[in-house]
Amino acid sequence: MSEFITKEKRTHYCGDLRISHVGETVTLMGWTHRRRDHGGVIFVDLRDRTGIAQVVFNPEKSPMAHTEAHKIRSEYVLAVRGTVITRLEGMENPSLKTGQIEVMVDELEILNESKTPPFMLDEETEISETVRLKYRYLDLRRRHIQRNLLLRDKVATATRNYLHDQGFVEIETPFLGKSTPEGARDYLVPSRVNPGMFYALPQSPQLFKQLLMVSGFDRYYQIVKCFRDEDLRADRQPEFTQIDMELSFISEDDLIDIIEGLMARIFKEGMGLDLTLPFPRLTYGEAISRYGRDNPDRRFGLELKDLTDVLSTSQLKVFAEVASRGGMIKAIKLEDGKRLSRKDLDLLPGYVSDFGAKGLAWARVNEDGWTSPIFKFLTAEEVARINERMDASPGDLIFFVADTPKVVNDALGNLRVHIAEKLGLITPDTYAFTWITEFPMFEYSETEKRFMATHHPFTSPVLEDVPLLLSEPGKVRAQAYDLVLNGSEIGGGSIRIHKSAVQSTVFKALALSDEDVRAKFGFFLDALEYGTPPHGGIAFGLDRIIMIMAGAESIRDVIAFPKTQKATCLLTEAPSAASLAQLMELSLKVV
RNA sequence: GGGGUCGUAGUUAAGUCGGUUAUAACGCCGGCCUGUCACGCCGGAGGCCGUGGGUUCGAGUCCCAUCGACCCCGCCA
Repeated sequence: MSEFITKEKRTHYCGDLRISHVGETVTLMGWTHRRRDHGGVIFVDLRDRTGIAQVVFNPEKSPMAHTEAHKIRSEYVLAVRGTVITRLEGMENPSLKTGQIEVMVDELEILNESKTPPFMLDEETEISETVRLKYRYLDLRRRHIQRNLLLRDKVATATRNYLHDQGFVEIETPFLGKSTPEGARDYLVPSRVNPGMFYALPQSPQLFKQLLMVSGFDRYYQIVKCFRDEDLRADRQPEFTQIDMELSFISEDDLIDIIEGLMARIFKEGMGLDLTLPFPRLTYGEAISRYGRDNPDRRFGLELKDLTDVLSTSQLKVFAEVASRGGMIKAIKLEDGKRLSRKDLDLLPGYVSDFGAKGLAWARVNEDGWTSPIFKFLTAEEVARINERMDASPGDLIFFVADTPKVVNDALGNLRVHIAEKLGLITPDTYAFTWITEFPMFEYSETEKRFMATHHPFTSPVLEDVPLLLSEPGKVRAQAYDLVLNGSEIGGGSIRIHKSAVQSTVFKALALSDEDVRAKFGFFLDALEYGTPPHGGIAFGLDRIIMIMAGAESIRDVIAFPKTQKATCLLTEAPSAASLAQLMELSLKVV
């Protein structure tokens, strides 16, 4: 064991030293960020998770330490004792928090050596993600990613403190559970003691938290891992963390109040930011109509306008035909369209085709008409009405998509974000929260040929819509709400069904057979019959919240040990093959 | 399942129309240097051009396959 550590303790973190410490004897421990050997004096930038302090080895002040310091290389682990001194005049480093001072070392111990790291642990060079993930423990030494994880800790702590203040009880729910239908693909875990049987890892603790309401815990929360075996994206990992909660005897508005308080607390303690409350609300219908998506980015305009009524009788066949087949024509307007280069403009049809749009019409508005491939097919009156509805001025650029409502909204909803990003229309460091309410209870699935729950099958319908459950399920609104931040869904929840009769009706609307329902959640229906209080809840994607707060481009930058797009871990090389003995024990066959 | 971008020293990149010895910067190693802070100066080492096959007199470069990383569509109640 190191003599130094048994003899004396670390007294300060590197990044905490300030001019007020001058004159004090301090003991620091950390990693060698950089070494600058001037032949005589040697400088070392000593780094720990709080930052960097310059420590100085002077041959005249401490020959022993100076000699030892010659051995120091990148990432060596050091313990130093010395005196905090003011830097010589003109030698301050304003880019360091500790740049006013330095530590004149009188004793050094090299606690450990290090191989030369495979990449520089500075901020200057971008390292490929393959290399970063393989040496994740080194990547995690780098400042920006360490900052992200420290922010994550602050947010998690703020969440726990706030929720405890609000009377919430933290309760753990099982990871080894039962496969749930109507959702994402489950990760399965074979049961050794029950050959041929499988647990499923939870996609969310949904049923357990509702059972906790039945049990009377009243306010539950958990910061908990959830698992979904689906393909990954920049903002999606197969295991992710939710801030999960459930409350009894509350209305939708009560819950929204509590969550707005939570967000305010998170942003205050995480970033020192004061949010403006309450957050604006949009119904699902408004969101789709104005932004084309249920997760609108409201940091900029470019809203969608419906032109179906204007163009349904147009001479332009594509538009008229789409309208006659029940489709729609919508448009967005970009002020001062010249900001978009010819080349960027040419790429846009390809972009919207990703979302199924067969074309993208455009029009440049002039003093007297349009410059546009479709201009000659339109009457003066149609052009005038479009200009008016789009509130268009000369120089503006209008984009039109005509197709089924889904394609039109997808294409334009994504195009508006694409253009805004391209042109830098989004003010950085702004946080636009919006509640989306009144989601439809069901969506018709073409692949399954039946209605599916939009949120999940335990969501309560809006009470006045209950009579429509079986007759017109497509018209039923749910008491469900999402919280959207800067175009990302960061959380979603609902008031739940607490009456077993309503729950049975919803299962009927979903065309689930009694046997199916019984087998899958008979236990839950039973529980509903033992005095279930009215309740509701919500769950937040912690990773996504941190991602937005940190300005990270990928969810992987806010998770300590993330998976690649193929759901592998480059560090541990998981997943890996199991031995024959393991498989046999689990009664699994080798393919 | 589909579309796209990428893969060259430890790292980040360049590499022209297919041409002879594959460049640079940083890092690394050695030497010099007492005030630097991405220290500086001098010298040096370091390559399965992702892998396999093909075309060619000749392939880092062209073609095919394959592996891997990333972005997107589908998917993700």
